[in-house]
Amino acid sequence: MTRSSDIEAEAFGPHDHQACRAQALAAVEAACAARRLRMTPARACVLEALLEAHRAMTAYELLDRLREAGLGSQPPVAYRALDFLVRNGFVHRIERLSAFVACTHGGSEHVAVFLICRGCRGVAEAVLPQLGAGLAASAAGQGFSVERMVIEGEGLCARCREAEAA
Amino acid sequence: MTRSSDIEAEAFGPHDHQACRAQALAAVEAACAARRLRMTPARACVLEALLEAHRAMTAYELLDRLREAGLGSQPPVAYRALDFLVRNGFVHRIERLSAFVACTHGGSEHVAVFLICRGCRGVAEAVLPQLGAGLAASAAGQGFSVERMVIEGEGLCARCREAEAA
DNA sequence: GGTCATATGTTACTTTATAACAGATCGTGC
DNA sequence: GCACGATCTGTTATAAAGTAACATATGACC
Ligand SMILES: [Zn+2]
Ligand SMILES: [Zn+2]
Ligand SMILES: [Zn+2]
Ligand SMILES: [Zn+2]
Repeated sequence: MTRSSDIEAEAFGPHDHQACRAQALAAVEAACAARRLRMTPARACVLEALLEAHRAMTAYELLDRLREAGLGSQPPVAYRALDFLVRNGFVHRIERLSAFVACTHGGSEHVAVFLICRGCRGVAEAVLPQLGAGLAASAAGQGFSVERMVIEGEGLCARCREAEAA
Repeated sequence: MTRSSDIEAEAFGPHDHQACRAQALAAVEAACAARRLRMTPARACVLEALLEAHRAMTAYELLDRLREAGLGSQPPVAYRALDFLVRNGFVHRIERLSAFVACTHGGSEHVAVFLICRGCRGVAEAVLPQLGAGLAASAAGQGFSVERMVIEGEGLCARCREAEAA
């Protein structure tokens, strides 16, 4: 069990990925039912590819999956699916990579923090509420209202750091 | 005088921009002298354009400036100048905008926080050391070493929020 | 003035993203 | 059932952002 305020160690190590995927998918399906959202084949294909990969994927990597599945072959197909998934909080865009990663927090509203390994390209998502709140408060003090927050740390995970040292 | 731990209100309001530019330029020149860096014409042109604009500019907007100044017309010219300026801490890349902004903190090592107004495209830079330190510490607890940090808040500055409400 | 590192000029290309518009499908009310 | 507006899909074409590669030039140093 992961405490939601901690960075998720599993992202950079072995874990029950089958369960992790199933749980995330169930959460998204529940959210779609509750909010009358349409999880169409193309959208599901993109989400499943991201859940399975458990890493950041570019729009064009995802487009390849769509093409293989016979669900579209032109960029707008991938970008539209991603737009839906990001708008509804099921997927996050990693600005630093121009890439996308499935959310591990069930689609509820949250400020996410990402750790990006430049070695293995793995991405860990954390929810550190005090971090976002602190910045939003500083900004509000200057009359600035924050609508969206991007917090990304790039570096090396434990395994890749060992590999690089060797 | 701005306290360095505060978000800079001036970025979204009137200020002595002449002095602001001159001060930043002097700091960069001093840093170049101290560190034996070569501030070539193309690099200076890019930096001056960013200091004058006091907002984020894309590589291609900057390339237009270079072209007008007769200093180059192909993308690598702009990207190389930007690479130098970013590597040495004189300019920051705003990931959210795929754009660049002059640093307002004199080239010393720091974790910067940006507030990006989606109305006027202004960018305010803050240095909030405890924010970066907190995230780095959380990450280190998981064996992850952060080498670079991206912290960007997107929203509306006071002026643009009023304009939008109207 | 030779030489190594750094910087520039240029061509060609890749990757990322969007505009625009025609056609299909879905949910709803009658 | 079927008209209707809203949403989703398919496709063409193009814009915007970024890089690889290689030849040439310049600077710093001895
Ligand atoms: Zn999330
Ligand atoms: Zn790694
Ligand atoms: Zn700075
Ligand atoms: Zn504004």
